[in-house]
Amino acid sequence: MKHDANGFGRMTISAVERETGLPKDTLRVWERRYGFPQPVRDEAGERLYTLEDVNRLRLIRRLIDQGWRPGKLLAASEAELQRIVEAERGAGAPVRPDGGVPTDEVLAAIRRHDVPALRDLFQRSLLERGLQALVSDLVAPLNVVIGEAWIRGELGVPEEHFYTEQVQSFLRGTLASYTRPAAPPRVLLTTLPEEEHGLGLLMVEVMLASEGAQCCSLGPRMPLTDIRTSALTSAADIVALSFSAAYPLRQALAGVRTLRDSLPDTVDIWVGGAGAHERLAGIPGVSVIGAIRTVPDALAEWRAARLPAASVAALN
Amino acid sequence: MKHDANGFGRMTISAVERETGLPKDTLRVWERRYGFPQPVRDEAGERLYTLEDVNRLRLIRRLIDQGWRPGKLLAASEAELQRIVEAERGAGAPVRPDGGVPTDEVLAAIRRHDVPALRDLFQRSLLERGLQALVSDLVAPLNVVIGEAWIRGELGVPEEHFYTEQVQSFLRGTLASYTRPAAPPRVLLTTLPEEEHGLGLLMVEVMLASEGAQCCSLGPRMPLTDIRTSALTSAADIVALSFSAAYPLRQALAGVRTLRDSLPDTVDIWVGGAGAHERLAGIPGVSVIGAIRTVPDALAEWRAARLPAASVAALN
DNA sequence: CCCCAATTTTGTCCTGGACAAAACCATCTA
DNA sequence: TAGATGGTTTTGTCCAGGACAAAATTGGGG
Repeated sequence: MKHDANGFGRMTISAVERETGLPKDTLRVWERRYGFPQPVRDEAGERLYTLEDVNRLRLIRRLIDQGWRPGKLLAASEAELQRIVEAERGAGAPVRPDGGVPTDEVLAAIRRHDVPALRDLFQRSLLERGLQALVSDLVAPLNVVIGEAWIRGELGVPEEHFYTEQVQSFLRGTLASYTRPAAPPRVLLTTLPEEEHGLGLLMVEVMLASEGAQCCSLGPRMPLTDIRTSALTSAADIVALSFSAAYPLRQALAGVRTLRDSLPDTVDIWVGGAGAHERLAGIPGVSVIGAIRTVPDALAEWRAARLPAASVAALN
Repeated sequence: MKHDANGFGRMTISAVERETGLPKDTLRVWERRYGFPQPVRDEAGERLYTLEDVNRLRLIRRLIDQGWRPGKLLAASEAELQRIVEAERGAGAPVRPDGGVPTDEVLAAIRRHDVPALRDLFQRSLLERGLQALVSDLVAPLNVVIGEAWIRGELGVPEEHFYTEQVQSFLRGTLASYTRPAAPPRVLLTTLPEEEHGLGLLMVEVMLASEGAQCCSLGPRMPLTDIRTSALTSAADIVALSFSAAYPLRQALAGVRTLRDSLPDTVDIWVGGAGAHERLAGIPGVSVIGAIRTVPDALAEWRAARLPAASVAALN
């Protein structure tokens, strides 16, 4: 029941765990092995980290998620870390927001928390290209750009939250005013317990709902047992799971296998997101959605295979 | 880099931490002190908890949040725990959803994951009574009812998620289609880092936006330093924070005080939610919003005090 | 070039002691 | 009767440092 240094100066190990997502045990073992971070101690011998420590740890965590080895990063000097960041900048995925999206302007709007500017951008894109293109050609690439800007230190945590919040609001709002008569399949959307990013889920929901599928989202962080019972009670045809890049492949495989075994064969499992590795497709009855843009194709395929031809025709 | 027993049978201590929100250290010290939970060990001597352990831990956590002492609960037998649950049932807050809301039907709809039924309920309430009443007279009491049903074991985790998800979708959707020309004040909405419930935030946002205020929500879990910089860059007039009942008063006081000290006097701080204790009002420049229904009053008061009389009149 | 085994790296778990903050309780005062 | 005060118990978090299994990398063969 220690103090929790909610304040600005020095932070306890719990606070750092919250801020960075790095478990206490990991922070301690890094200090033991690599000498970083090296917090001072209070009168009681407890670690007190600085704000700089936290910022550097956040950066390191991002880079680890990108595939860098912890040993390298933790031994690196400030300058070496900068060099890695530069390298990362170039190596970024070749995907960019398509023509007409002034990336710099978007970043500037996010930086000054400009709600109307972002809403306008989305609204315009919606009118010009439609909902599905908004998601696959604007939001998806923007996510990548923003992740990269974060690594370069051009955006902070609150800016990222702000962006996420705005996108979610807009998509949910649009979804709400866009009810088509519901048709099969019934899709249950969620993520496994250690995956807390719900934006991908919402993007998929938008793509599916646009095609008239019946979506039921449980939000992120759902225990496996509960996914199973929910899928059964809601008579779902498909369970859709989202994985961010940081999700350990091993764990994804284990989780999806277990879930697969516990659901009847009539229920399909779809996995998507940056962390949805090809190998997941190796499990029978599991489909990997490579790019968000392909969701409608996957849906059409499901309908062709599972529905009588007549009702498929009626949907178009 | 241990396995994580994502599966159904036995769970590692990490998995239990995720599922229950109880830190590993606490789980171990409870075992040492009270003899519960008492997990078996695997070949490597590591704890393996059963599903029953987890369910009981979840219940205990809820009861602790309600004010019960851990020692009592952990020493209690299954029967005693049941008796406590019964007692809790009666002691529940006297607030109930107002006339016309068939609580049992709502619970049933949630239990069978019935999206259309819930949407209908909200839609009807919206048309009959308006957005603000929907939030304060339907959603707010429903939250209480559902929390109680959870304690009694009548609802599970996924049902609660499902409900939250539906409410958020509906509110966000309505909000999106309800843009009035923006007027002062500018309000920044968020929660402190250890508070992850964002529904209250959204409810406040709805109340404020209905009155034409300019809201900028950062979502939950925002570090204090970031709240400060965000408030300054977005030129906020008010920072609104939400606290759930489980939030330790001590920590709320410390956090709000620190924030207060770091913001200029021209920025008001509003705190609300079940965890917003009266004592927070003792801090100068901090207002406690007792019930969600009083948000419009607080807003009117702010406008009367801070805006020229003419522009206040123009808003009505 | 791909696949398998040896090796290194890395994160998580363990024990048991310590202690400060919070909650509780009994007492005293206005 | 209500509220402040101080002592006691309860409770959550921290620490050290050893251990080890899973993941990633490397180094051969086929």
